[in-house]
Amino acid sequence: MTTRVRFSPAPTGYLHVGGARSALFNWLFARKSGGVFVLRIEDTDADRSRPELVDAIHNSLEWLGIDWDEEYRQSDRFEHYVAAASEFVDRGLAYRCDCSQDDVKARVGENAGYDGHCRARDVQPGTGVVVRFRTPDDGVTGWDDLVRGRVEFDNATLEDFVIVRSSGVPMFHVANAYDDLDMGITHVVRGEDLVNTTPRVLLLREAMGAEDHPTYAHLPLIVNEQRKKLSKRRDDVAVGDYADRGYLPEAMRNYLLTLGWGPKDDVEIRPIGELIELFDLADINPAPAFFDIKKLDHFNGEYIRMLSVEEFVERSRPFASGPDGAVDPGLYQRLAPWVQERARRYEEIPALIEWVVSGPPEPVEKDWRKVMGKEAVPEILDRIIERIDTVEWTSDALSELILGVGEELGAKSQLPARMAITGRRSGLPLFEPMAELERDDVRTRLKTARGRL
RNA sequence: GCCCCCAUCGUUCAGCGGCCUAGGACGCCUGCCUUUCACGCAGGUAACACGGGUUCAAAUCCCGUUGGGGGUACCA
Repeated sequence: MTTRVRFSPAPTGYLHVGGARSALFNWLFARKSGGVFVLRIEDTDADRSRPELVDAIHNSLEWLGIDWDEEYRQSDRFEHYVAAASEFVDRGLAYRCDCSQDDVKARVGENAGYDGHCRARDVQPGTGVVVRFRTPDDGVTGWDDLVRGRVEFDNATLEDFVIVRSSGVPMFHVANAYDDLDMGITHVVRGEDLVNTTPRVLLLREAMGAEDHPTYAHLPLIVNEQRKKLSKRRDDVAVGDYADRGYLPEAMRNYLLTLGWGPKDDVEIRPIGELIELFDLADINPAPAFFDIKKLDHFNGEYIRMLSVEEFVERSRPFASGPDGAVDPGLYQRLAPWVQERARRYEEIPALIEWVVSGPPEPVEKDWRKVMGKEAVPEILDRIIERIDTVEWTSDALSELILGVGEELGAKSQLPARMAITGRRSGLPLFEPMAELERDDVRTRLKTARGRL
């Protein structure tokens, strides 16, 4: 039997790292097992769903290199869910209820669920009327979860939940159960925040006549530093934002995979093909995992350095701009090897190349004092300025000049020169990029620095 | 409150009864390389939450405690 899995985002926001991770694990499993990966947009809640976000989800998935074999939209399939729900009513598996939420609260209190008040009241269709599923009073509903083992709920703790809103629109459980059955989904891989809805879906599915159910695998949640579920509100987690900041999709994908799972041989950073090969849902760690941006940065740096210089130039070019716009392609190409070794994210590139492509940056005050306060500095700068007009304009000659001055004076001359010319005490190599600057420009920078001492 | 889940270095993954004086990675610290930084290289730091069992033997199995999280909607 070919495996069929699905990723079912609700288009109520941008794709975030938690969703991306779910999509990724599903995709990996499908690709590994030669199965089918279905993208199913769960947009039954018209009030909250925004159609334009579907495109954003597509884009983020594509960016991550996650492709899908089939796509559905639940809003196109309403009639099936409606039919399923009304059949439940006809068969006595569900019933109409006209209790308001306040009515229910008044009867059962703050902390209890619905009390089954309308089970036998034969409520007729009308405004404010919902349909509730009649849950069993005893017995248990459970499943063998691939990552958690046996999970069971006493049916007595399951209230008669709403399956059709008073607007007539079925709830997601119904759509979910119907579609998983109709689409022949064999494995459901999703976040742990959905475990509690699983017994409902199982019950619904059974009522629809299914004799079996998909294999479930509930992924551990990704949490923030407070150990809380990543949320779109508090946490900066939209996949698109990571793309904008210059993370590589392959790094993000690889990193996401090490959250809750890891290759047995401890080699974390490796080609996606190998990862697909090694991956197994049953090996997923059930404990929540912290999204560690520092480690992601490390992965990203590794992936950046893995690129050929040509690829790096090509892919990072959109980030390689100064205030004056795009950087000269030839110049960027020449600077690229040094940039590539230093950037952990593409967004760091402008700061790295600023002194070469858009004039002298304002010196960092603290670094300036530390470097330029040394006794030999005025003399170092004077001697460099003295010879700058006659030196051959090559990196070798410039290096010889500056280091030579240092030797004459028995002092370190590279750092003061760097500070004068780049405004920073660290960054790209000094001499090669310096040779890219105009002689007049360099002279001016040196004199400005000298005057500033 | 009720239901469900989780528990190994600061973080993350490994460990599925003996190979563990617990391993890899990130971070952090040291040194080497280098007249910057980074890269690279060599070291170091640091954990089985607690208490009971079971067993010849437990990080690994069971129970409890504690701690954390998720759910508890006419959202998904």
